[in-house]
Amino acid sequence: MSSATQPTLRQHLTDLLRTALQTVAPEHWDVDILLERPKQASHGDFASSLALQLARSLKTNPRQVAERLVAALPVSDLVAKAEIAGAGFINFTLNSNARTAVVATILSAGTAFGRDVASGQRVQVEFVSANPTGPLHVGHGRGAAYGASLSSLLAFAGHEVSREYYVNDAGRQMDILAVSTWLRYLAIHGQVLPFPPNAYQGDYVFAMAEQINVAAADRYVRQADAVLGQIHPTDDLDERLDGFILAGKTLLGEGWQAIHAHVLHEQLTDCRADLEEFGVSFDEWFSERSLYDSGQVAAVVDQLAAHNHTYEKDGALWFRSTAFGDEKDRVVRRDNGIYTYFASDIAYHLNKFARGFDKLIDVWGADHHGYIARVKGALTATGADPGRLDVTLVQFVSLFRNGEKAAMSTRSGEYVTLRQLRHEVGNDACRFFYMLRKSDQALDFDLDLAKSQSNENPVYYVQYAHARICSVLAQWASDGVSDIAVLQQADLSLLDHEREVALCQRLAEFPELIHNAARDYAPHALAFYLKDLAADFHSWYNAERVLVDDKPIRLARLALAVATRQVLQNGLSILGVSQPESM
RNA sequence: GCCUUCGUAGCUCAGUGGAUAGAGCGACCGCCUCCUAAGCGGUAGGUCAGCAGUUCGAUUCUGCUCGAGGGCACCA
Repeated sequence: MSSATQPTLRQHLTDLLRTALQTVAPEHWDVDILLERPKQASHGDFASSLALQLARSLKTNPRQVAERLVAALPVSDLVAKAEIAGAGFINFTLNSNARTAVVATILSAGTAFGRDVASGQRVQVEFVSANPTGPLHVGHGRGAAYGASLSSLLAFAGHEVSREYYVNDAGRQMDILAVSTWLRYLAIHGQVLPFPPNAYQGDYVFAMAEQINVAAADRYVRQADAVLGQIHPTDDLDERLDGFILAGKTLLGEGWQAIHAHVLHEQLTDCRADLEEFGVSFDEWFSERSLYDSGQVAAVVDQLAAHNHTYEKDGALWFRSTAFGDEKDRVVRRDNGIYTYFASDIAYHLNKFARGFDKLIDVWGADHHGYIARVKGALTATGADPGRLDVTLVQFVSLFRNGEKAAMSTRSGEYVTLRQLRHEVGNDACRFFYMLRKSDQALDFDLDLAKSQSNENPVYYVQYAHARICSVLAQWASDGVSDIAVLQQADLSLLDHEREVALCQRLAEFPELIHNAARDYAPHALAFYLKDLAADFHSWYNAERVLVDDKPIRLARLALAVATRQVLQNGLSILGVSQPESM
């Protein structure tokens, strides 16, 4: 089943021009023939600048070239007229049946309308991947909304998509969370130690300390003096924090592993629930630690060393990333023998390729942009194809409350969580709001506006169009007719009003919109399209009554309404936004 | 200093190698005895930051200048 009506229509016109071109200028038979949708209705349904492109090499003025091309165009029952305008544009106006045919196509294709044919390509999208050291904040929410919408968009565009969350369960940050929790736990038992300012301060840390207290009573209690005795005095905050971590490992032994495992499990569980409520789910939660446990990290570093891509300096092992376009070499194994995050990330990406994905898409925070060169460099060095990795950067979200930028610090615990945001403005508004900005543009999220004036959020505008159509259909059904299938027989030639034509054109754009948005990793384009579609619908709805007495017209308009509803559903589904039947 | 994102209406932002650059909000004027007014119609509002280049054509591509944000760890 081909639901992609418009590409074939576009192809049809391209073929017509190609045929004409072979008559007029056969030596240019292979020139690219581009068709665009004119902004102005008076310029027809499609326009070509082919004559302008050819004019110079033909040494003829563009209008004359256009005249010859038009004269050589084969007859088509889809084209009403081909006119020459402006400097030499050829404007095609379609027959009304060619314009409205999309309605029938949508009704028969249903939820498949707009889908591309299967590409056979396996794509993996890795996103969010936040350290499980605290609640997700609104920045993570943007990555989640973007990654989820992009994944759905790619799937709709015919790719086989796998969604993955990379769990950083092996690093120092997790140790810091564990020690933060332990210190709060010790305080419950009266062993009060100075809480490091660079440890995790959030309330959830107290909550986890209490959980451990309930489960383990005083099993992990150590005397404050004993803890302090393990720590060498230093003014360096990071060194002191590492001292606390080492003290915990030394004094607790197995108990440290238990606390570490508990806080990890708690945070991951919370994170997963948060995302599920947000309509964001993953096929795979991939553990960083598993790369160490299976020896993959050591193996990849050995592989780099074996090919002379590394060298020792200052006790550390460096990857020669400058040989692959990076601006400086990078450490893969520190002087203390511990691998860097970079080392495990190389292993991670090789692991992804080994799983058979044709294309990897990493959705990263914009602060990781300097990281791209070294990862691609490492992939090149290990024989992988860096061209199969696309990194999409999502810019920061700045929260504004009372007109002032809200402080955002994970460590200090002073930030608005994704969960708070969702509860304040609703999941639908959140998902849609995040899509109203290109991913690579900074997003200012005005909390007061989102909360107090959520009625002005465009998501309601789009959903309202859907609800209105449902309402019309419900009233039509109350006349004793409820079989939407009967609309397949509607005489669509009756859809000849200006706003009906405009709405049909908008609907017809959907397949190529999907195709282009998927190609560009740009789900925001879909959000803007849906706004435009809703606007075209509301405009038509206000101008023309659907449930008129004239039965043929009534059926034709119902068919158009149902087709519109279908495209709204297909589009909103991709964005993870619900489609209410009433509002 | 280097890398990167950006500069479009009063504000927030889309968009494009093409013909008269769009939307929402804000302002102003209108529209419900009629399928949901969470809607619609209209008016006003622009040197697409600036300069040069490529092009038949540049707001779009290239370079430079000015201005804004972000990044440049043996953190993740």
